[in-house]
Amino acid sequence: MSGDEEERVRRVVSSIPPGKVATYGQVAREAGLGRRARFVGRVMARLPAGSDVPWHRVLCAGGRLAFEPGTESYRRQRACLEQEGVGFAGSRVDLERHGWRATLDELLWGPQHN
DNA sequence: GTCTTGACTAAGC
DNA sequence: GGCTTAGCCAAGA
Repeated sequence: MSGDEEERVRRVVSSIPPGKVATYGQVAREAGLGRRARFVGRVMARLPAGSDVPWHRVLCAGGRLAFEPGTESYRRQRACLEQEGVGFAGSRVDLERHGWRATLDELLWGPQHN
């Protein structure tokens, strides 16, 4: 692979609007990586501390966080999401409400639907 | 080179 | 609804 792919991943993640979330698989597809979802996870894990990339908006399939509930990372990610208005259903994010639909978001739901 | 690891996913139970 | 299993693919040792 090339650093280009990594940059594309970061750009896709950065384009996720506040209050929305995307799964690793979705980000991978958007970035043109196919099913290399784990690669996305790897990019996230290696992000520098001061990065502008909103890694907390990236979730596992089904809206689960990639961390075990109760861990520091879990709480940090959940806190960031809740701060943006993302609601949790138990230990998962409600993808029906907050799942990122990319460009379809506006087309299907409309700006004022929310 | 091969082997292990991992911030994953889909399918099955 | 949740847990387990098998498959996936790139990075690091």
